[in-house]
Amino acid sequence: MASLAVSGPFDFALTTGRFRAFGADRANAWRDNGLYHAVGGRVVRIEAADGGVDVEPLDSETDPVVRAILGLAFDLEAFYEWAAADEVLGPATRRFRGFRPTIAPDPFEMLVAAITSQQVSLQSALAIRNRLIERFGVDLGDVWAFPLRERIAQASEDELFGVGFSHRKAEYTVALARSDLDLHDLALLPDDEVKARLVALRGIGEWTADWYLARHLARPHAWPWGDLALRKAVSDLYRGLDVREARERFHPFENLSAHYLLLAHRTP
DNA sequence: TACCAGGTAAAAA
DNA sequence: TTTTTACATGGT
Repeated sequence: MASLAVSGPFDFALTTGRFRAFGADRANAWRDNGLYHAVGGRVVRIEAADGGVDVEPLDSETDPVVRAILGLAFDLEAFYEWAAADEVLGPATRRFRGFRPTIAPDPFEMLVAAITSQQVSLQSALAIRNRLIERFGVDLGDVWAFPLRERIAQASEDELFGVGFSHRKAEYTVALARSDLDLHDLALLPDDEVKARLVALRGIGEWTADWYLARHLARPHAWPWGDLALRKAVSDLYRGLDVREARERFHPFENLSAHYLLLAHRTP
């Protein structure tokens, strides 16, 4: 067990709360006050510790994954200073101090998870995704490894339909796995270019591309305005404000603002 | 039973 | 160009 120090505001329980609020899938298990995730065929456990987290095992392969999951790339101090005077974000950033948006460490897993979440409830998406993981992933004991892109590329659309995908989503997902798009190269491109390349794929619209920027690439200006939950959060918290018109209000912290608004809206 | 839920593409208007 | 429709599942 090794310690990973975290500088800046950090609240482990708040940050990992999404895995309890929405339910964790088989590839992101929450158990015994710790989070389990597969990294390169090994299981990593993350738990709270003084001044940061304890991680087992912690090495050059797991370190960047853990940092992503915990959202350590976000500059919360700058965000809090900017948000302090806002009627909604001011109180929210004080109430949820230390909350960091969790970043999905793997681009293929992020996109497939997003496709499963399109249009249906998160609960339905979770059930379908779990059957996908158990059908094509690898059971590592404490957690499952999410199916590799190569494995899904070999799967048939009928097999995905069999675990609950619609025919269209099955087609999208297999085609994505088989496409020649290098997802790791996307990280080098500016926001607009990433969106353009993703939206060019069938089954990936603006909503999915925006969440990819926000929850995988941790881009500060990502603003998933098409998101139903975000639309309701903005409208309810700002008395009818339209989510698209709200964008400039949250510049230059659109991504962190979206996450804090969603958290504030779903937390009584 | 019918409808909605952290969308998307294609058809129709 | 804008609006409508089909889509699979799980919860209410």
